[in-house]
Amino acid sequence: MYEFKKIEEKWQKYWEDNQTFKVSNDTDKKPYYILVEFPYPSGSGLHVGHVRSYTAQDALARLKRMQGYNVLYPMGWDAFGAPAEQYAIKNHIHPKDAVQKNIKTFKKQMQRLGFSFDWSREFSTTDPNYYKWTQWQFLQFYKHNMAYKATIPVNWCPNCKTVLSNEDAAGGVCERCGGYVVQKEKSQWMLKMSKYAEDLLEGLKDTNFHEKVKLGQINWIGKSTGAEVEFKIDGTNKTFKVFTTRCDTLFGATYCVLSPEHKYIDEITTEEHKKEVNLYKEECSKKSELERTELNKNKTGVFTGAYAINPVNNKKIPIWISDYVLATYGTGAIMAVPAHDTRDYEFAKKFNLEIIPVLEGGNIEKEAYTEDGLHINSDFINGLNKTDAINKMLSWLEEHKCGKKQVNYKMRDWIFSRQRFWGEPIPMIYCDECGWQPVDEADLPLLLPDVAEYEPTDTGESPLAKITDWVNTTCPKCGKKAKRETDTMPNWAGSSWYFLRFMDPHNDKEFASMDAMKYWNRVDWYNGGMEHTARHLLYARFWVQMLYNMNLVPKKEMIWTRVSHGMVLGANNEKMSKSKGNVINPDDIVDEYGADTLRLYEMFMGDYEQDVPWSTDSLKGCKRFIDKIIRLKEKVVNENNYSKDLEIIINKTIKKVEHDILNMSYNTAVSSLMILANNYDDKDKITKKDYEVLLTLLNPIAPHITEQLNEELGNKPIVNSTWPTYDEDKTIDEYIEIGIQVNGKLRGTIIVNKDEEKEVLQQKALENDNVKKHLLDKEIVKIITIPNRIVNIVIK
RNA sequence: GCCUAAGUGGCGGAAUAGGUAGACGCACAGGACUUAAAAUCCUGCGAGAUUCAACCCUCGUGUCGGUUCAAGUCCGACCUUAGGCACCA
Repeated sequence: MYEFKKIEEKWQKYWEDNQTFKVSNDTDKKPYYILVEFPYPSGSGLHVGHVRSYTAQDALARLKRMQGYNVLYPMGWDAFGAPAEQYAIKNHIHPKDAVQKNIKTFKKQMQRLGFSFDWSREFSTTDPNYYKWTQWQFLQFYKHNMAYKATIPVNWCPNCKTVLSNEDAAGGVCERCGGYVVQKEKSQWMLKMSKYAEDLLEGLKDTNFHEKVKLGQINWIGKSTGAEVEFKIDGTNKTFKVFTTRCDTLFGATYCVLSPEHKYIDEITTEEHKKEVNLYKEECSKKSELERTELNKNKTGVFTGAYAINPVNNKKIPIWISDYVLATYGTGAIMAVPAHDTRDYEFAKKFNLEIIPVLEGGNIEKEAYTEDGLHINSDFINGLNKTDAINKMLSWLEEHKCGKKQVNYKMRDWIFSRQRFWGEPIPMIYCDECGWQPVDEADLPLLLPDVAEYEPTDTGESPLAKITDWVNTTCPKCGKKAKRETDTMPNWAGSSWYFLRFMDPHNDKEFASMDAMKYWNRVDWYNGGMEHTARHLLYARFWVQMLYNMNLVPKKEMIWTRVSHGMVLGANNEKMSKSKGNVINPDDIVDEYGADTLRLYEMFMGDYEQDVPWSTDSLKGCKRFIDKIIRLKEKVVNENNYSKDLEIIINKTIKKVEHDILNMSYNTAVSSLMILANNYDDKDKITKKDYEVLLTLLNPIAPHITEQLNEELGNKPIVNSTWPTYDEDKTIDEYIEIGIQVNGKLRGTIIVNKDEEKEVLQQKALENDNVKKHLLDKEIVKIITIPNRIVNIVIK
């Protein structure tokens, strides 16, 4: 009788007692670093979605180990952040304690699933020994001029009482609570991410990310090449710049628009327009980003009374203000070409502004309009195509010193301050005399105070501001009284470099030694959710590139392959959630069916990269398969060679399982093992070696039961053995069934020797009774014969 | 609107390089074993026409075209769904 509970516990204990998965940095073995995104240890425990990706990478890790690699497969906790803080506030406990409890649950759940993590390297981002180095790295960024404080309008969530990054407030909605975000002026720590835009783009060449992942990064960076054009303001000696990707349409620019926040507005607005302009500016400042974008079909704006001079034809064109021009992109000002830009067109129509087409085919209104016509109404670029016109215009602008080629990026600097308690304190001190001063590195970690009060304030200050004992300190430079920065770092900080720490997690001299990082080289295989492939990956790459430029890491790109998994949905095909009542708890499944069954099912359930609904029926099918594996043991006879008639299928299966696990086709790896087991089942007896190879191939996915059965054969543990090899010549059947088509339609099949001569194939095809029927009274035009594949007879 | 991914039986999904569509599993139906149940084993299982039955035949991978001896796979146009971005000049 096989009691999976006892068996699974036994082997989990064996791995723990023997420290089977503990890896050393000090070995000649080739390194292989497999990383899964470390989870946020929420109160609801491990999700079956976690089980899917952890099992997949576990299978890869176990396979690679058997192939002789020194495999680093670590696990840790990304435990700072709002949910833990809010949970703690609600339940009147310290977030530290809540986190500790959740980590314990998560870890236990993971261990029950038999993941081969090296637990000796475990850490949490909330450990002072870890965040000491997050703070230390921030100080390096500060010292290298990559961190600065700026007063900027920020996204403020009145509900969560915190600043949100542009990313966290996408669409004007708070990512955490879903409420509307408003704009608020605040002094914030920033990281100069925009400076790295080009490097982050370039660096993608040194990665093996999936194309779609690279695209996500490229879109986020948002590079666009165009020109900066300088416009004189009529009657003054002032100028302002606009950014455009279509400087070739300059002859069609009939007005300019400044964003409501543009610094020149007050100076250029004429007396009679002042009132109107000020009113409009005020209106805009009250609008949240959401309102501004929501109303994007209905353009608003006011005239300043001022005029700009179009440099190419010296025409006076009016300067307007409108919030459809964003202050944060380009120069915060545009030239408007209403004939060829939808937004400018809408605006011009509404306010009766001039529209001059400068491209053949009329203006944007016309149905057959294309934006790539030849130039008209454009003096020296008439008749040119887009590319030529842009180039000619660029040299004209440079010659006349009123413009130049310019590259712009959507990506902005990273707002690095959060007004929360539960994050890494930013290690900076403000002194009235010396300004901002970094905390002495020797004083790190700068610990979070152990207090009971950490609720957010209404003023927008961090809860830390209320803890005067902590805030009041002395200036590291002059020694006078000073105050600590009370903002903390965003959740993204700790996860931007955790993969480096896993390479050398107990180092108390450095965040990780150069030797350790050189040995492991990089993350070979990084698995995570699609939702993190844009931002987290970008932040992590930025962080690493900054460290690289300070000679603190050996490579500019420390992550090689990035893959992502699909979600496990509820049985009703919807996202699992408590409110929908479709949540599956992995613990319940492990209790009832065992960890091996759950692991096997999650690998078999579907395409790894696609979302898949949960099905308890299918899970039961996987249990049956494991029972079949156990039953097969009764057929084993003590022989140390493959059964002659199983040799081909065994070689085939070794090849396929290996290939599939290395290529994320876990579902077909499982199905090929099922086919092998069915082949065994058809026989009265199988050899010990037949059985061993099946157990070994299944071991990465179902490690407990396979170890148990293998032990009962009297063998040493699979985990210490080597991955079976296959003989390529023996992966092809001796006899092959091939199809015979007549005019592309299947009319029969024949069984032939592998690599049979074309002539023989044709002859046999023509002898087939059903084929003959179709050939009756017909003329054969030609016969296409592809050995080992198909014969197609073309008739008239 | 833009970008990305995906549309194949009742369901999850297979199908190197264009070469027998539906592997493997689930569900379902019939049967064997059993006093019975569970477990297990055997058979069938895309749709349709025809037949005592089988073979055979027709249609079939979101839609419409195209390329090819041959298309789930390649090309063109479109439709639907999911996810992401969105006044980015």
